[in-house]
Amino acid sequence: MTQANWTDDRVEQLKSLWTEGLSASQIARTLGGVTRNAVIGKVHRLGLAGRASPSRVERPRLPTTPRVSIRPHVPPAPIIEEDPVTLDDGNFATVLTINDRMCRWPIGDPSENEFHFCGRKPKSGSPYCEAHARKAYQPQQQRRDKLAS
DNA sequence: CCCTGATTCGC
DNA sequence: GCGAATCAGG
Repeated sequence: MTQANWTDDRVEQLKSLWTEGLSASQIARTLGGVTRNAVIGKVHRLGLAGRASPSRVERPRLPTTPRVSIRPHVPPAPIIEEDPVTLDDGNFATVLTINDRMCRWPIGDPSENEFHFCGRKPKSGSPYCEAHARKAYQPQQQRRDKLAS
């Protein structure tokens, strides 16, 4: 039986959880029987509000950002080489087996029959997996030729 | 596309 | 008072 009434007990839980920093959806799941919209609505009605993601229209800017900060080290971009995954049938993802759930990063020479694809799980909205999406975004690695200082 | 809170408004 | 729908942002 799902009780969706805001009993005093549930309201107390709501206040507690909200103050502890849980998100509305988290609280909704915890309490059960209510949606996150219900939680948010109740929170506002209770007078609690504002905490968590600042989706406020107003952006309280700091007067002057002291940009004199000392940065320890800029972590170098990790080079990640991803090997193609082997499918369940023991083969690689080929042009025949490639589908929307596979990274389309080409591996090998397209003119050869060994040509296949990475086949990993692609990032949403991307034809490539996360690693290859990065590589695609930065076409080639930086060369250490003569670098204009 | 996933998430977040904010607001509106019919109930 | 309630919360789904919608909005606005990350």
